[in-house]
Amino acid sequence: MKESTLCPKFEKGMQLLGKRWTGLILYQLLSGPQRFCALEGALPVSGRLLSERLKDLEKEGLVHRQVFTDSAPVRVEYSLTEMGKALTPVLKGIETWSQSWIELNADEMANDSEE
Amino acid sequence: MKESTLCPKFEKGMQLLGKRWTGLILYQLLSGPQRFCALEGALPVSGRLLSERLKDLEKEGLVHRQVFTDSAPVRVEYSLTEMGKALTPVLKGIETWSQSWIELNADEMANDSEE
DNA sequence: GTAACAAAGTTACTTTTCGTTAGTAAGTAT
DNA sequence: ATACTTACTAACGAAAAGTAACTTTGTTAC
Repeated sequence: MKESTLCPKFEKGMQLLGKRWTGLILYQLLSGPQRFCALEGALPVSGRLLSERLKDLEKEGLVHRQVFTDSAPVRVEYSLTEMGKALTPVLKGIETWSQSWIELNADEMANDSEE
Repeated sequence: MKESTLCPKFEKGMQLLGKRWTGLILYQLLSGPQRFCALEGALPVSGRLLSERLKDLEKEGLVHRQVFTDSAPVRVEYSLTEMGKALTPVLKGIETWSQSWIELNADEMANDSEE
């Protein structure tokens, strides 16, 4: 792999956000702490990958994982840390940009209304 | 693949930016139109992937490709379209966020100074 | 008490995408 | 004619993603 002239921090940040599902997971967590199954239900990502991404995000300090042993089945809640919350304007920015510029083609429209 | 409750436009936007190298390529193009080899030199991405990504970005309308047949060896310049330029605040936002929050570990520091 | 169910994963396996190395086509320089 | 440049493309092994089945701990249903 080659070397780049980019700032390594920016490069690492991009590498994080530029991983499949990361952005959507963080966006989903913007609305508040959520359980594993809630995230799994809200996003078209498999449990395997969701688990992997959440582990990464926790390690990088964007997401906090809290286990509740008291309640009935062990409940696990994921929430954004300060670092994660600091991404809010970026995620909202992407949302706005998408609304303004993205167009869906026939396939995508179809995909969205069925199956 | 499951269905999501997300806005399909946002989902598609995220899918675009959440592809490896896309963000860095767009960021690199913020500084003005650039040739294939310039991008290849500036980013740690291989020609194969760069070509693939640029083709995607062109198809999605973020990037414009212009060929100059007049000059010596065929020159190809890539530049941001309006749609691409509209991402400026997002990309800058990620840059700022990275500067503030990302920490590099020993490996990454080492990787950056040699090889 | 045991069969069935749920949450939060993990394992095993297949398909896609990546990364690396070579090679191509058109043109230039020597 | 040979070597060199730009902008790619092809081929192939390696890494990541997708899918389905399984595990663990506890719960409720009968």
